[in-house]
Amino acid sequence: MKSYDFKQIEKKWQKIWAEKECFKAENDYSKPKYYALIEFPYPSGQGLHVGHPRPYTALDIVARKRRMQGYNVLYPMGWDAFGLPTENYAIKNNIHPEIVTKRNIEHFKQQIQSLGLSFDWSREISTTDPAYYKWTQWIFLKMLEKGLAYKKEMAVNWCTSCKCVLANEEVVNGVCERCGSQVVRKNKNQWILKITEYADRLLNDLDNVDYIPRVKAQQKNWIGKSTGAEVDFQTTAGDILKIFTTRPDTLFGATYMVISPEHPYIEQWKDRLSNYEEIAAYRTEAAKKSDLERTELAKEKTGVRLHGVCAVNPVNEKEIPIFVSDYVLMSYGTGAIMAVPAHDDRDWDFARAFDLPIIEVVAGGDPQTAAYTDCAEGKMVNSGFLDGLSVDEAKKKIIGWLEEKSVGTAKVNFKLRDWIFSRQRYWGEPIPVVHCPHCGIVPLPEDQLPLLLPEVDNYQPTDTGESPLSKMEDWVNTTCPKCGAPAKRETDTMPQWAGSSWYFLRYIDPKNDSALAAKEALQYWLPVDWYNGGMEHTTLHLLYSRFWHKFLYDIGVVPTPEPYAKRTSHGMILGENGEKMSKSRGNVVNPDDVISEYGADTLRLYEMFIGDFEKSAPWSSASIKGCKRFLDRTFALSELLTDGDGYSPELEKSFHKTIKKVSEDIEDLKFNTAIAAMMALINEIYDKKAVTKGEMKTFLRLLNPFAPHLTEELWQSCGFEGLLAKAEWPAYEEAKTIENETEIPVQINGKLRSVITVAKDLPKEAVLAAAKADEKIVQQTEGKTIVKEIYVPGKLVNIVVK
RNA sequence: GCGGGUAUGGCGGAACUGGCAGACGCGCCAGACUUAGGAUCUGGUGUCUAGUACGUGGGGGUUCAAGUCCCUUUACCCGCACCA
Repeated sequence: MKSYDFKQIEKKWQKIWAEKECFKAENDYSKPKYYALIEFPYPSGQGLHVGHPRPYTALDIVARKRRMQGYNVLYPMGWDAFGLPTENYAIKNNIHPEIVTKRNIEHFKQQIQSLGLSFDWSREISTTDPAYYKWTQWIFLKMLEKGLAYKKEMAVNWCTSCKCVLANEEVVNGVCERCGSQVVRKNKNQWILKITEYADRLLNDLDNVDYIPRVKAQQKNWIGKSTGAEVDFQTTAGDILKIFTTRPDTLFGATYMVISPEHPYIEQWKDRLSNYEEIAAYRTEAAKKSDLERTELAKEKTGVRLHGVCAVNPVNEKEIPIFVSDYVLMSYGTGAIMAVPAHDDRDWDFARAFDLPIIEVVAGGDPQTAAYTDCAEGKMVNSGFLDGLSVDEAKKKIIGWLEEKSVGTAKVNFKLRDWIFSRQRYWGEPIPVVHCPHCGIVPLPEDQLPLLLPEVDNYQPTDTGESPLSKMEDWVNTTCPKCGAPAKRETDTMPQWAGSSWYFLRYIDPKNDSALAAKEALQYWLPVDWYNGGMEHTTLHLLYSRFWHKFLYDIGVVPTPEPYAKRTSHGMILGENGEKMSKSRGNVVNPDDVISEYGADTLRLYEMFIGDFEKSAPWSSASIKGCKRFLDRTFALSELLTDGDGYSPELEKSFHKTIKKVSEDIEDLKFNTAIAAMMALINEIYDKKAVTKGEMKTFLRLLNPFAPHLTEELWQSCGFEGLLAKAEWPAYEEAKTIENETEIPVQINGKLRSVITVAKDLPKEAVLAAAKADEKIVQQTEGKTIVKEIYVPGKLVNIVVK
């Protein structure tokens, strides 16, 4: 069999589809819509990688199928083009990042277009386009207006050698990714977005969306809701020490307290603390520890007792000591805890290290040997008025008591932190505010948006950790929009996550310059019906964009509380050696090479056939040949073509079954088995050595979303009407997928012994009779007693003998 | 430590609410056509000691029947990590 001329065919159809604007989403709001979305790529200098086409092809298949099913489909593409690698490349090679970006986008676009994906290119966007980032800035100003954006002193990563601020991603194992020298924390004023204000809704609304379970689980985990209580402990210093606990029931077991090294009371109590020097030294030591060291040392509990101040347990008026220890974090809860060593592992470790009393308050464990933390079954002991209650009952009662005495209250805490939103970098959206000596932070008026990134000569971050923009005096020095006095612009820029937090809205109406998108267009297209992307974005991009969307919903800009109705995630494509593809491992496969050797259709098909879509799978340059062979066999089908519009009697059932299988599998992300079914069908056709025109029509339509170029070419060469891309998705009849006669396996004692063929609806008695009459079964049951006969309708017969 | 996941032929992987384990593809073997084959076609291909055998990481259990359910255990992958 000859190989078909994929080079010529693919180029030809890509041109025709583009000319006829086949995949342009219509602005016809009367039609049923379908919005399919993949994560827009960061156009890196390396170009496309075989990992990219996997999700793109998957949703391309969905999009193409939906069009054939009569939907008005929006399947857009764009560029998440701000970011560090481009900036670093620009610094190194002394080229403007804008030029680098433009070049990278061109390359990416050309590569993506060679895959024959049905993107609506008329809606292409780039986050670096001022017409786009105008609205990113606009959303930021709205957040500022609503009090969701604020500035705060925060610790940032500072490379001691490069003398610049690093993003978390640039800090690898505590050292600078570029120069390998030590990274320390440095306090800087940072822009923060109050995502925590949306924590509850981000969590609860997960119930209303169709996300794959692991995405939901990861988001839930990340948001980390804990229900408990805040309790006020009186101290001998007179100040109230507030703590958070999820186990207020164990209050009687609190034998000491711990505050974080950064807790403000250390300074406040300075004069009362007889060992202040020792405490301060501990605090300095803790601050010096890098994240890595803190993790490594997690097992060893260290700390210092505060001599001079004690706390008083509100339930029994007992005085208990206070310690400072770095196992308590200032960033969670109140930065202070009550320690119940009998029922908490960390407190237990600490109590052991410092020889502190351990009081059991929930019976059932052995707290002198190990903390008894799983106390769902236990009853309260040593707990005064709580004695004898279950843990749940005790929680309710103690909270009631605390509230009555005004020494505590029910409280919910989240692990989720506010979002540090500023970067001291050039290649990002300028934050559109002005610092005025009289008016403070003043937002730019809307009519001054977009605030353009100025041209600079040098993108190198400064010695002081200020953004490169701070050196642009002409740009920095401005006047206050409010009072007209001389003022300075904000020089920090937004993080890469900003532009990608709302890009799916812009696709809906990408050229609008009076709003981020028109109301009626948003009303029609939202929510995104199916969004596929990488698991690595679950707790960043996906959560951030849900947050922004909810904010926009609250201010009446978008009509839905959630942006994405359905979220799925693809597995990675690994190198041939089973390792992650990377330049340094030398196992990267370039899609361009695959396309020139086998064609885009084969690449698409192989990436879908490679394995379970949700799991990672190693690339195999041998296996891809099977997909090419299948397409060659499809091409050669035209040689077997016979007249006749319907299905031949021998193949009718197979066709109905395959249509059903492919239709359902696409919806379930089971592209690999959909392809297997089509391969099985073509094998049947080859066995029969003939295919009718009707059969051909169905086969080409089924395969079209997977291999659009070849099928379109065959559609034309067979003389079928119109464009295949606009044909109707084939239908099947359920009744015709069911065989009239089925093969029923017959087991003896659970082992397969024979197979009988019976009519579909044959009653149980008759099937059993037929099974027992079977020659092999007769042979093997001879002389034995039949104890039991089982018939699972349509499935199998099992005869139990002794 | 917590959360999520995975383990099936030589390889990638199939198997719906328990019901013929290994679909489909790669590779391999044999044959055909060929000057030739790294092309194509046809047939075969879980394992072995070849049986009434064995077989889905290991061990136990439930069941007429277990890759699938229960208990237990091992290895690996991903995310988070002193979150009170």
